[in-house]
Amino acid sequence: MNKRITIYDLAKTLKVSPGTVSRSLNNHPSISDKTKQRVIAKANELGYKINKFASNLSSQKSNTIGVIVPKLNSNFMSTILAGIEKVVNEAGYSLIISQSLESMEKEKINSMTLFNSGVDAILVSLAYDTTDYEHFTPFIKHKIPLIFLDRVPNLPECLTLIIDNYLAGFEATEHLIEQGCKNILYIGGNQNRNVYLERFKGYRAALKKHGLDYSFDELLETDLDPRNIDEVITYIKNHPTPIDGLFVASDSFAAHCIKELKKVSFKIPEDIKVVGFNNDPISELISPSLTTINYPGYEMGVLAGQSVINQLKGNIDMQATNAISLRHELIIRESSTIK
Amino acid sequence: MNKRITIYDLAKTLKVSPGTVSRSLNNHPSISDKTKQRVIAKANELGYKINKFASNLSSQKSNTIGVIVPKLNSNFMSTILAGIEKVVNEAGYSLIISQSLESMEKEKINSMTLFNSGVDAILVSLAYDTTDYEHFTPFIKHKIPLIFLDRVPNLPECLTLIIDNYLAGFEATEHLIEQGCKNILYIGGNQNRNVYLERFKGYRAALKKHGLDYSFDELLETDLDPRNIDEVITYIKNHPTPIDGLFVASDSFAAHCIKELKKVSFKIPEDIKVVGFNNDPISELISPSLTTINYPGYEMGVLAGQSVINQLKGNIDMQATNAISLRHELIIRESSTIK
DNA sequence: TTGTAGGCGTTATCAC
DNA sequence: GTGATAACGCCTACAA
Repeated sequence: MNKRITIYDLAKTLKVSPGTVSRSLNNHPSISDKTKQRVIAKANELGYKINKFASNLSSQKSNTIGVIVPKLNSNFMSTILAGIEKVVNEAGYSLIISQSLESMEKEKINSMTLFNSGVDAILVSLAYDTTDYEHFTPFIKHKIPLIFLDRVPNLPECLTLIIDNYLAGFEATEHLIEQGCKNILYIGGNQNRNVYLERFKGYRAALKKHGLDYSFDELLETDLDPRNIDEVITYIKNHPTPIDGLFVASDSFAAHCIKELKKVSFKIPEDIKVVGFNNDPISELISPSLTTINYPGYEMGVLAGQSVINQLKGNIDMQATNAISLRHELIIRESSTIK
Repeated sequence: MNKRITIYDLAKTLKVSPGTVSRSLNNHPSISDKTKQRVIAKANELGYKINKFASNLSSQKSNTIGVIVPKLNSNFMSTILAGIEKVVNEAGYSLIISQSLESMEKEKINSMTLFNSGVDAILVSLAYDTTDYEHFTPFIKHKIPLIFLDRVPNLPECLTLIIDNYLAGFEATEHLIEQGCKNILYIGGNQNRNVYLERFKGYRAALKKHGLDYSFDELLETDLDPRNIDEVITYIKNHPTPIDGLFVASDSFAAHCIKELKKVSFKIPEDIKVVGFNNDPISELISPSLTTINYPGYEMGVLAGQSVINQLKGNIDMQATNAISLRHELIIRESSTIK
């Protein structure tokens, strides 16, 4: 095909120096408007396209932001991604997205890859089993903005975006108590992850506040994989004190619970009241519709996008802020209330 | 902090030439094993990291694959993406993902951006309203592999991955007919998109085969946005001949239909039988559970990934193949059957 | 088997 | 306001 037009080609045909062409295209102030017009016109005419490879090398920037999420095929994560993409794209950045598949090993590899690709910043939501954070130090050392979302570590150097999982857990549980539940079971994921631990703590605090007996039996830690739903149902059926309330840290898993519980003749909400988490689209479509905590994923994505952009443009000194907490909201539906 | 180690630094400390270092690191055959070992050892010791910017410029490759999807926050799309990501990542490529937000204009901008970023290949699922395909010609001209998924255009030059939407539509409809439906309504999206048009054609063919009356009234074209569900319900309620079967081109929209129809006292499946499309997780969680067409999104992603990799490595001459069709499957559940 | 040197296309620092 | 010229770090003929 016709060879790619470079700055040199433009310079030659315009009888100016390559430097002038470069500056014109970048709208540098020291170039006269006349020359700029000439250059830009000719560039369009000949179909000039910047060579990012060269420009990246020269500027040591890629206009690219890396993202590592546990899984792409999760409603919550893809909603966050949609928010991020919208914002950073408008600011002229591209997104390199990778998934850790809930494995710390892959998370390590991914962060190395992204670091080596020269991303200008990186956004991370931790894998299920990530326990050390050494793989993020290169970014910190090189002052590459590093922002954590939702599943975050305890690192003082970097910004984290979360909701108040503790409070959300508290509110969800208190709601169940107010609906008359006495034996509430919390079903959550790996307690190493802030999101599940905090929700549990909130749950516990609510029980305590209302003077309900608390024993560790009321915590059921699972991987929240629907394929393992049977164990959960068995656990509930065989529980010594009949369970009458369920706080499940994921809507999708809660939906499966409800479905299976109905199969074994539990009435929801009469026998067991259920509260989920995330306000997944599923929550309003199942029967009974699911009471849940609305988690503003899209807004979190947008905020994450804005935060990186601000850091990259040096607009605001985000160092001041360490953690931003978004507002959540209890949405009461049929699964926890009797008309 | 400590400056980045380059090939020159290694060369200096090892007292060899930069060229030798470069070749050692790339495992070039002309270098002795001894030297290679030495170089690699020292590289690890000093923490050498390749500078992608320089290497990209030199090789004119980015090891990067671009993706444009209509929306990130869709279960189907994120499932496809998960499959793509897994495969291409294992092959050493990164994914630059962008969303067109169902707008041709943004799709154009995105493809320009990706082209300019120098992606080695591009995967596309078309926006809702894309009608011309000029924005993809740069890729074709420069022989950059271009693969379409799911929502594809009619371009002979490039590979497309689809399922047989016609046949799927036929089977879905025939199933409804076999269940005794006489007045089946098809609810789908923009007929400009192959997926909706083909499903419709299949639907029509099934009606014809079984000698059912067909009138254009039975096609309801909508944007499949749940916010506009009311119009659809009104349409169904006021239909001159009572509708007893619904073939909806999206599970999510079908789920909303069922929910709203139940609200206005339709019994599903007794009054109206429903078949959806995609086998979205939602389909088995709602009541009644939704009969649907299983659409192997993850497999499609994997296949797409493998196809690009093959084209990039020149393994197989994919030019021979123009369209690959994956196997779909009718999953019969409660929404279309009476026990 | 290894070294040398030019090129990849852009940007930035000096001069003028 | 514009022109030289030197990085940027890697790759790869070609030479030795």
